[in-house]
Amino acid sequence: MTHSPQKPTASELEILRVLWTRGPSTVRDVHDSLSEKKALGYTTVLKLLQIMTTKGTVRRNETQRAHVYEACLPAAQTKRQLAGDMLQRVFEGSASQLMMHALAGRKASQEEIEELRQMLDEYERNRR
Amino acid sequence: MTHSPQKPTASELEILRVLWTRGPSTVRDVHDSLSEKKALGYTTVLKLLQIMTTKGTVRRNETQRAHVYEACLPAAQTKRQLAGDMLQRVFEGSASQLMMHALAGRKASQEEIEELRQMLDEYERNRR
DNA sequence: GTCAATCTACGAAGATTTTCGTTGACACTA
DNA sequence: TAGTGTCAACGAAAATCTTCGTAGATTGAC
Repeated sequence: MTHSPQKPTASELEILRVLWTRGPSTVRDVHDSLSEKKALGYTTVLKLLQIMTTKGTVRRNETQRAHVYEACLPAAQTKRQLAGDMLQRVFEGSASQLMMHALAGRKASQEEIEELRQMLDEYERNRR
Repeated sequence: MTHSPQKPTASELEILRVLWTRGPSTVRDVHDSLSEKKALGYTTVLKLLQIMTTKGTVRRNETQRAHVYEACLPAAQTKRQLAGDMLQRVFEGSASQLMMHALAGRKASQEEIEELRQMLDEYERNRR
């Protein structure tokens, strides 16, 4: 049995988010994206991507001088893993508990609540 | 402004969960609880609790020889922080996205879905 | 009072994460 | 072709996390 993919660290997640939104990117691309939010050395991003490559989190195309990286797993799968992990570790598997605490101390809009209801309807419909 | 409490690590969370369910406990208590699930040295738990004390995550009563530890924050507050953190870091603040991925690849019972709906109703009622 | 059990404190090793400087290769340009 | 800029590779430092052994104090039993 092939072991399940390991949970990305905080920094790795930031990089994955860039790759998910931008698609295949060079180190330069990722670095520029992340730099908009906070200072970060170029080689820091490079090193992270190299480590993620050895971990199998990302893969890269080396045909160009500037290697092009992309996430191995689709965003949805990793997000599901992260949400599921927290569900178990913090909320003992109770989705309503997770939901309740996620919404607490936060002003969810009417639209968002309606969206959540539709999401539940949809889930229920596809469940059977 | 007093800085917000920092996020507990994975191990710290396991200990917090014991304290939340058992209430104020000695190192021995916590160690016995955790040992049911996995092997772990007594001094490992002791050290963790000492570190958490310096971090301000827990406080302890030293009047007895076996110090009695308890969480500084109520479970709900820490859980809210963890859920909110993930909401931002992974789902860009979208609760419905979080919900969707938490439920994906998982057979939520009819009861759980109903519970979620009630939770939304309640949230909406208290929101105004 | 002595012995065994139990407790805290301390230090430290090992693993992991995060960060970046340096080096040498490569490529574009004047 | 000499110079300038960009790239990957590598090593390594610093921070954090996880684990536990050892030492010394305290307590209870005999």
